[in-house]
Amino acid sequence: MPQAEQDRSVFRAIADPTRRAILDRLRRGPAPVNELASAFSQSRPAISKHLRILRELNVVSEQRRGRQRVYRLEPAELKDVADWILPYRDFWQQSLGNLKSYLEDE
Amino acid sequence: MPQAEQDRSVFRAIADPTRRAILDRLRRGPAPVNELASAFSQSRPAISKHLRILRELNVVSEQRRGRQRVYRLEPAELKDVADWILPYRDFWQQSLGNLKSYLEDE
DNA sequence: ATAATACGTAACCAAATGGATACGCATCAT
DNA sequence: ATGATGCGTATCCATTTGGTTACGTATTAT
Repeated sequence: MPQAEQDRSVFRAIADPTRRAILDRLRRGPAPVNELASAFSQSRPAISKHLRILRELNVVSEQRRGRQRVYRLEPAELKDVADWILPYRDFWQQSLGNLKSYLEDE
Repeated sequence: MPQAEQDRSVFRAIADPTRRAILDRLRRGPAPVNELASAFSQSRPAISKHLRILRELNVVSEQRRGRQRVYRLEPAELKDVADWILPYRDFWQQSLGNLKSYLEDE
């Protein structure tokens, strides 16, 4: 689409597998950029760009410690995703229920 | 990135707001393409392309009824998203808990 | 003071994304 | 049989995305 999409939602942020992996890592505790970058076969600037996106959406926060920048998970914004996905849960549980009763009717 | 990303995950599928809106609509029941398309200020082919993406990821299914194609929500694949997001829930609940005890210590 | 370290940013680029229009093909109404 | 309806696909295009290398800046080590 040639239009200005400007979709800066957290859904876009977690669409990228590298960014999800970064978040998964930060769930185990804060980490400086070098440690995050060393886990991927990408250049460090690439990771910096991913971190910027996560930062601007307040999914992570940055704390400067000396020449390091320690990133920390700020999961509050991820709540939007959970709020969106959870209503669908009823559906697949219902589908499982249907399958169960179908099998029991055999 | 010039590489072949080939990231055909459901996370990409729900990154687009139009596709999320389509899924939200289908949660209220199956619908033919025209009804889905009329809800957006996009051309019908654009909606067809969104539906194709959702179809190929098995997030929706298609049933032909005469000249209509009725789309139905198949939420099983969305479980991956729920499984990914739910562990983060503990974090923001914990953050809320910390805030609560902080306030209570005042 | 100088070099090394830890990062961010700028500029650039190929591929992917998401839109539009034009067209084709069944299916239904007349 | 003929036209209208419902939908997918092909082609094209601007924008976005996500990578790279080169460079700049602040902090620490020597």
